[in-house]
Amino acid sequence: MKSKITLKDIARELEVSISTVSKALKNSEEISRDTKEKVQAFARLYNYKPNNIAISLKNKRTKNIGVVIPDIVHHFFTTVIRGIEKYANAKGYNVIVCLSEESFDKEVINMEMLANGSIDGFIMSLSSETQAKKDFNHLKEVMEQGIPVVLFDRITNEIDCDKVIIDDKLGGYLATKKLIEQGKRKIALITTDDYLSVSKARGQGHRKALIDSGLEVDESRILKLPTMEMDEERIRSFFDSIEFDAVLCVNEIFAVFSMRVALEKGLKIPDDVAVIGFTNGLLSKYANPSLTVVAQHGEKMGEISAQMLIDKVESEKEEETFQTKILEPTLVVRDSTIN
Amino acid sequence: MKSKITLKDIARELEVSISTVSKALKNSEEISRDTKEKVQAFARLYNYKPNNIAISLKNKRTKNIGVVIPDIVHHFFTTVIRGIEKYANAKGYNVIVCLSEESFDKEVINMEMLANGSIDGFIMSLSSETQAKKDFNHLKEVMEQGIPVVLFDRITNEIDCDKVIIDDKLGGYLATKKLIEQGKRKIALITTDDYLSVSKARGQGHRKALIDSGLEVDESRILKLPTMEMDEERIRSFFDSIEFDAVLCVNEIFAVFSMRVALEKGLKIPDDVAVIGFTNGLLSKYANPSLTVVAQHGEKMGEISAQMLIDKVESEKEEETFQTKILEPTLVVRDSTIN
DNA sequence: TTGTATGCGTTATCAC
DNA sequence: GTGATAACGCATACAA
Repeated sequence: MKSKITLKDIARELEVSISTVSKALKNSEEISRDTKEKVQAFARLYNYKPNNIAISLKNKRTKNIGVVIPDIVHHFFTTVIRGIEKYANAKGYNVIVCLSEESFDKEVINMEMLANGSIDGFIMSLSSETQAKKDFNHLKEVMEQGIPVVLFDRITNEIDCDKVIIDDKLGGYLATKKLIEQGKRKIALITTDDYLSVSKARGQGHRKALIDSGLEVDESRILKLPTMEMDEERIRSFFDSIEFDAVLCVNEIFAVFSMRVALEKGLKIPDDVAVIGFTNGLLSKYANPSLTVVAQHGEKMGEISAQMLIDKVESEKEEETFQTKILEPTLVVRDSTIN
Repeated sequence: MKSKITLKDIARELEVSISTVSKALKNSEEISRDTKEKVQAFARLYNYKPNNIAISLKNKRTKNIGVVIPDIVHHFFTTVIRGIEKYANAKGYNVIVCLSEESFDKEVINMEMLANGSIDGFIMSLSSETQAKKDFNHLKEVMEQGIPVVLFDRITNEIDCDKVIIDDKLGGYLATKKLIEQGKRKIALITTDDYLSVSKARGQGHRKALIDSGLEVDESRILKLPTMEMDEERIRSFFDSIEFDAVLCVNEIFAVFSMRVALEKGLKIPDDVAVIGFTNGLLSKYANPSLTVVAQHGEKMGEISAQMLIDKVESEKEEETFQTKILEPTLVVRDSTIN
């Protein structure tokens, strides 16, 4: 086992000083061609690579980005990670992924773990517990230490930082409008409690579309689940309790499951019931029938988040100007609505 | 902005030496109660936390694990990450995720990036390009440097290291047996070229089940796609070209899509055509009809991988004994096969 | 052109 | 009980 070679090793072997080696490897003008060639050849031969940790300590830059998300199994977050990874990697950064699993405590622990020098900045989406609790001290502390934070998707207005979201209200609006245009009048909404920022906004868009079209908002057609967790029982009994000719859901799982319930009831999709979900994932694409969704452009969101963060990290100036990027949601029309 | 406080800061403030502070915070016996209390109180007040990077440099231990996988959108890898994260986090490790995106070059670059001190060990699944090329020098080099590696799922026999896989051959066998037991005789197989270790093994299991049951292996009923990428065209035309009453697919996407094609042909599932896939993901669960699959237990696989890696990392002794853990696949029976 | 000294933040050894 | 010093690996200002 040949352990990693260091500057010191090279210096010893070649009987020069460490700094000479360091400079030679950087092709410094100060060093003679002879020495440079000798050192570089030796370094190449032994495959010298500088130790990242030492460089981090010196530069106070780790070239690591901490990504804290509630969940990795939901397709949306997966695509965001991919976007972050793509951009970050191209810029020479690594991505450390931590899962809060919707738990406030885990979110706090993860952030503390990373904030002690392991990363240059955070990209995160709040856990549902955090949004419910409205306790953002862990974010404030991190920011006070000068660590930049970019929030995406599940954000809060109580923290001043860069943010990337899609216009969820518009998403809810577009989807509902689409259903109305197709002649649907009894549109059900399956969402979560309002503390989740995205659900709230989507619900508002839904409501606005109804009102704009002169339809009444029937609260009994709205099912608010406590979390994004699937609850087959409640969704089933919800559908048993109402009349509906369309369903809008805040994620694709609820939507696909709604289609199953509808099919089981002998209803035809999209003629008897049209269904729209959020998140343009595999599920939507390969469901039978395929699902019309509001695409959230997760990968794009990840790229933008990474870009904003890295810009902040690498900008010398300590300008405290934060921006919120709002992406446009897109309706991806498939077979669960009428074409 | 109050930047992070260091030992030096505390020492200066309290007018003691850095080493005294360090020892006091570790509750060393050498230090007087008075000093300890003073120092600890001060540290608590200013929320002192040791700098991870400095500790890493000192200990030559980063408490980071590098995870290199081909893809993050496939549900299987997602669950593995979750398993790794879970175990690693509990042990105080962070997880750095790098995506090779099935590219050999990216895999190499990512590993080199991490191998220079950023991580204590690797958990990885080979990219398809790497499996096709059979070039594993990047793995060898890393291991020669004394960095432990755990391979999971997509492995190779050419590298001696810890491995975690499921018995893919058994998985293919079980699935095929199941179909045969249900009276299916014209079983199609949608897989990839043999260079992908898992596909090859699954195909072998499939073949063995056919032979064991006295059925002939009809090569025309086997479609080998170049990669795990979806190719709707080829799958469609494949189904146009053969007679079949069942389909086994090496992933859930192929399987769900096969169901769609069958449905479009007016075939009934599972009576006219039974379908089984690999990977017990959301897609399988929420597809209509729901899909019978061979579960790969990704989360378990992740946990075991992390455990094996961390054991290696933390074991002082340099024993070069490697083990391969083989998990049992499980058939999860749903509506795409006859109950 | 090369080398010395210093520092990044921490810990450990040894001296006082 | 406390503190000075060296070391982890590297970079750089400053000497020589």
